[in-house]
Amino acid sequence: MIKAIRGTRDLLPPETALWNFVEAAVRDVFRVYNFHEIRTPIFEETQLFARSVGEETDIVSKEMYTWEEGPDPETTLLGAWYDQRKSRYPGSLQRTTARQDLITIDISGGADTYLVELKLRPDAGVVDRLEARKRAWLAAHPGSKPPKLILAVPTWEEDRAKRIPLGEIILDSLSVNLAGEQSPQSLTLRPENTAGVVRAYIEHKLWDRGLNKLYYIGPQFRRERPQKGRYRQFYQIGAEIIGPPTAGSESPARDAELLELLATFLDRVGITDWTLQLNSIGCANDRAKYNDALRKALEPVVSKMCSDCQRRAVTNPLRVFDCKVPEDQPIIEKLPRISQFLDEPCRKHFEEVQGILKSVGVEFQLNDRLVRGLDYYTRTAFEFTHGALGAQNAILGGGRYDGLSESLGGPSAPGIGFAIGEDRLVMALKESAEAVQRKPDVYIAPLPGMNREAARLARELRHHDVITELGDENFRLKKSLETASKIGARFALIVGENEVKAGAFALKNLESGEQVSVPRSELAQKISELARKIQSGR
RNA sequence: GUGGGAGUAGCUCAACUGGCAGAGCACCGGACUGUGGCUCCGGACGUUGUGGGUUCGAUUCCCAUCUCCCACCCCA
Repeated sequence: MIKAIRGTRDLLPPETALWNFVEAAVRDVFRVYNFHEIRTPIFEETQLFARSVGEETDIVSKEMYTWEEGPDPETTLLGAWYDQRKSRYPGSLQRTTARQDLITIDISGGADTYLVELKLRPDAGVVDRLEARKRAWLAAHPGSKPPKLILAVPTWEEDRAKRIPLGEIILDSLSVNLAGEQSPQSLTLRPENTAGVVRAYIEHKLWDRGLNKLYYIGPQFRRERPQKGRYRQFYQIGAEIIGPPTAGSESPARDAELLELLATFLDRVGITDWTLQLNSIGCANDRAKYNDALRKALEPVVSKMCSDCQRRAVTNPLRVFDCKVPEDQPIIEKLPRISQFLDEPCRKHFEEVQGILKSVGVEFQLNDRLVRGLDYYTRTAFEFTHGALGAQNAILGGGRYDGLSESLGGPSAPGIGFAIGEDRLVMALKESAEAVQRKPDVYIAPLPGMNREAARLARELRHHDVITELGDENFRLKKSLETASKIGARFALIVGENEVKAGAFALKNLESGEQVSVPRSELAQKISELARKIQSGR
């Protein structure tokens, strides 16, 4: 049996209703904060993540889905064919256009030769490929006349391939990438979305619009061992505020606005016992100084710490603060803190963020042990945590990334963003709230010969926004009613000859058992009215 | 990547120290030919995750492998 691969899963009803609820709620919140949706590709050049997230991070060094886009095999084969032919029959091929790695071969008038040449060399594989295509085509189009088989060859300066039909050559010239190796491109499924958004910001010169407030909802990919609330394909809801400094993108007001938005959103979806952990990790300069100080402070004590910390002290001293080993805590407590290393602008920025948060009434906890794993973060760093999620108690996190755009070759574009782990959010909601999936308003039970009439009725009802489920004339009425109550329909509508003759249909309340006869013209209104009454009565 | 636990019917779980693979719920049919829920009767249901080994005989013991869960590493 073929199963969903490790770390991935199917989201099924009724749980999908909860996902939709979350997404609808967050879109609604984004709307009033004037954020707009951006959708970036699900895969990008590997370099994008290496440069933004950081080469040395675990994400990049061992958790990405990365593959190489090699040269087209047909191109390679044709290149080989060209070389062979050229050496065997000097002058038979002519270079008409040249770039470093591309040559256009003029084979006009030489079509037969081309084919003969191919047929003489089945080992080249080209003919095999053409024949295979021919067979596949014939299998898919039985009885049709033999097709013109087409070999697609990537060309330079043409967005699509030129075509060589087999057996009936109609092309004039063909470009072959003689190098055979348009340097294979390394691609990666996005492990997070900020890099993609910033790439798009640069690529489309979004600074021309001033301040950009963008949000996204979508899958991300990390190749880690699955765990509670951690999947290899996971979903994030995120947002970025990014723009030129002159547009105010660097202002602490933006940090506070984003955090306040998050508090609003969590309250809105019913997660009220959250805690906002707040810290400032300073600018690149501060961090460099702090890192040095930390290394120095660790040097004399590191030998007494756990093996993880010993490793961290070398690779990434900041992460020592994540240590959960009790024995290490007294040592960690005595380490210098980033707050002591913030320069004047950074400290002011951080104070102002806190000031605004207080004035809008968003509670937070300062946590100077909170550090972020990604290289691009600067200044404000935050996390919202929530109990009852096991070791993965952080439900969202984010921070400022003032230098990211430059490091990707863009203009100065300070920004701040967050990403919500949607899987975990939904998981947290599932524990408190039952997924609300709307039940059908009516189940139409057609008696023999009544499928057509029933279909007409269903169309009308649905047109009037009545959630309608349609049975089948081959079902016995008993079975229809059974099904109707099983799926939770409010009403059953019986469609039989008697009803059609009378022009009025039997409408049965499946809860009370009460049954009334409703004239056809009043059906839609009556059902939606009654259904609404039942719905609101709950 | 590391450590621990677990995989048996659609679901939740049984099956003693190795001896015919079971129950509840759900599903399907009937009692009841155009009236559901309740009741009663009947039915279908499995390569015991997969592959190998030990054994007369393996759900049970051994090895490998896959998947899930929990945690670590790490992280939005």
